[in-house]
Amino acid sequence: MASITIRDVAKKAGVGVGTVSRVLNNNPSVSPETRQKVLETISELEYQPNPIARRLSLGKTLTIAVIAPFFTRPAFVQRFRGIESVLAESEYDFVMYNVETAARRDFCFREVPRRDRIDGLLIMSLIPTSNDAQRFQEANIPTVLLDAAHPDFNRVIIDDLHGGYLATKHLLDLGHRHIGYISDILAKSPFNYHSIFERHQGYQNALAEAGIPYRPDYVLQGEVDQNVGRELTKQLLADNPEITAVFAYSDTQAIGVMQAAREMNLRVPEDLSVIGYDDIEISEYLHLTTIQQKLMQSGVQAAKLLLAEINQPSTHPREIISPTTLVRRQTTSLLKTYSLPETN
Amino acid sequence: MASITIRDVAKKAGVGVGTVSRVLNNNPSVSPETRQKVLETISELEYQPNPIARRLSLGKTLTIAVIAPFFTRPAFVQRFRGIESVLAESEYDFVMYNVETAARRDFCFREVPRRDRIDGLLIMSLIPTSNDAQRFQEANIPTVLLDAAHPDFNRVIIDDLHGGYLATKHLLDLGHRHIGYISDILAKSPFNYHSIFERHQGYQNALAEAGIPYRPDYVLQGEVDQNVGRELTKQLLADNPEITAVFAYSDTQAIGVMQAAREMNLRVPEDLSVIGYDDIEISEYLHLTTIQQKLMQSGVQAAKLLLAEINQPSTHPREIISPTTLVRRQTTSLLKTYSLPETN
DNA sequence: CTGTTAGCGCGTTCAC
DNA sequence: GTGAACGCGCTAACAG
Repeated sequence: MASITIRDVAKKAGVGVGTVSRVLNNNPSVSPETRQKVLETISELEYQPNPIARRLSLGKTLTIAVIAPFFTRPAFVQRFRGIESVLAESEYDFVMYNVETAARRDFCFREVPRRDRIDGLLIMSLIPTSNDAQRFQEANIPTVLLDAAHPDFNRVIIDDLHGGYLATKHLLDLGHRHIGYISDILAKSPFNYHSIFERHQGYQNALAEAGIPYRPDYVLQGEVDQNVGRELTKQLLADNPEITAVFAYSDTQAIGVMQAAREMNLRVPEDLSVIGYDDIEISEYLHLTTIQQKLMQSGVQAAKLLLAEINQPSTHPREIISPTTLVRRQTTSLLKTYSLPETN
Repeated sequence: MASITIRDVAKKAGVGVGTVSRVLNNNPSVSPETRQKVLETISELEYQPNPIARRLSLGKTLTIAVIAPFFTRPAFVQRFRGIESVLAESEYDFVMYNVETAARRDFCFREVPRRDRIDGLLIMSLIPTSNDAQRFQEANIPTVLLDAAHPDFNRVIIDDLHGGYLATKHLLDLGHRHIGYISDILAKSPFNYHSIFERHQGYQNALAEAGIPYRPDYVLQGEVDQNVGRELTKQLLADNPEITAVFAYSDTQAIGVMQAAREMNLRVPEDLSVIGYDDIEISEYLHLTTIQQKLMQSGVQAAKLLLAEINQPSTHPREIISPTTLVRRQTTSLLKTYSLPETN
């Protein structure tokens, strides 16, 4: 019943364990004949090296940790899929740590980054505090951030500044001047998504460029949730009936916006233009105009970057920017009282 | 820079490594004073035992593998969340193997179930072939199936037979007699989801109970995908215009059904009743009548069952049945030409 | 080229 | 109650 070990192979092949190990690790200094014999014995015995013993001996864990709020938003799942596809091809196992609370986040940031646990760390959509950052540095573990910016770390960031700008600009181009923004929670979020601030800033930039003053009362914040989005929208439109267009931080919230519109007897897009963010699967069915990001691709990029860092740590943190683009569908339209500029 | 080991602790505390180990593992035969002193040194040095060395010494991997088609359907993600929540509390790491192709499935079923890799195996929505089953048995690894039935294994199965029945019965109760079924692919699927056959059987059972002949031409099969669902529905309704209600294998496909209805100028539910399956998040927004299953809960149950099996293997495979219920919303209604029985 | 041996860090005997 | 020594299975360094 006991598993078969390298020693069994050595004995049966009539060689030393060192030789078997060399064959296993493609060490060139083995004669073709011996190599052949060892290989045969290995397949006869169906021997496979014990991964744990291998790790202990190598002083490597062959393990990568992914810390992420996977399930809180559909978009995250797609990124994760990209990560998985790359790591599955590598020699690394990966263990995932799902973060849904601040306590869990702190726990993960404290306990996971240890050299005797992992060889590499991938953090998605969570920004390390300066304390965290320092500890990570000390642990000296190759780390990559995905959808989270921090100057000290390798990172793949989404061009949310541009995305927020694009969304707002699209509405402005359609003639809208009173544009609400349903945001994720901007301040003191225990998670501090990078994207929350960037999209908001992009919104502000587009307004500024158009010479329209930023109105804080046009910006309401709440969780990424349909029902929350719906209630916020009702409040936003009740307080500011002049609003003709709403930009939502996520498609999920945009669905809530449309829900509110329906319940307030506002037609979309005739009475209210709605634009979301992410381009999740359902958005196409709902004909939702939105900002698309390359979700899976960014996961792939982050995982590849991490593997590269493990093999050859770079001295200076690298940054990859993943693009965002406008996907125009049917929930945004020209402001009724607005004529397009002559040029068009 | 080198990590601190049990030996460092022993030296600093002026004891032997054996004693430190005993303290670590709550072995009672340590005097309170020595224990106290060791504990202090441990926290002074911020010592934490090396997990890999521990595994090698214990002969346990402290690792659980989850093999699943995670990302192919939204419902799977919720189950996975349940699994994660339980395993995160345990001492086990878990590594996930995402299966999106038959080749990947075979690879995982062949390579993953080895005692020197994992202590437990959780397989979601994939049915082992008899070859697989035999190999698993030989590997002698505690295994739990979730959403997949096999007499030889512990399992948490969804009551899909009842769910399929419930959905069809609901339509029958509303007076519908020509009920189409948009199924996942029934035959020769490389994945052989348990649920595919059960829901289909439930559909047949309800029809039989109502004395309505099963019509194979009312059953179309395709991937769980909105667009596929849409095209199948168009074909189904074009070929069989007498159909007044459609049961879809999944909410995702049900959305495709509604899409088709819209494009064919059929009102839902006035002209066509639609019922889905799963009750994913979006379904509430779409007012989709559907069959709900306790997705997250079933993941929790499966993970707990696996942990129990690891601690105390049962001689006979255990089966847990997770219930399904009808969630009535607004996409199903009374057949126009139909009057309810007097009693109601 | 190849066999032997010393660790990797921990748990667990086995004497004391 | 406690320390020393052995072994988990493998890699790598060292002789030969």
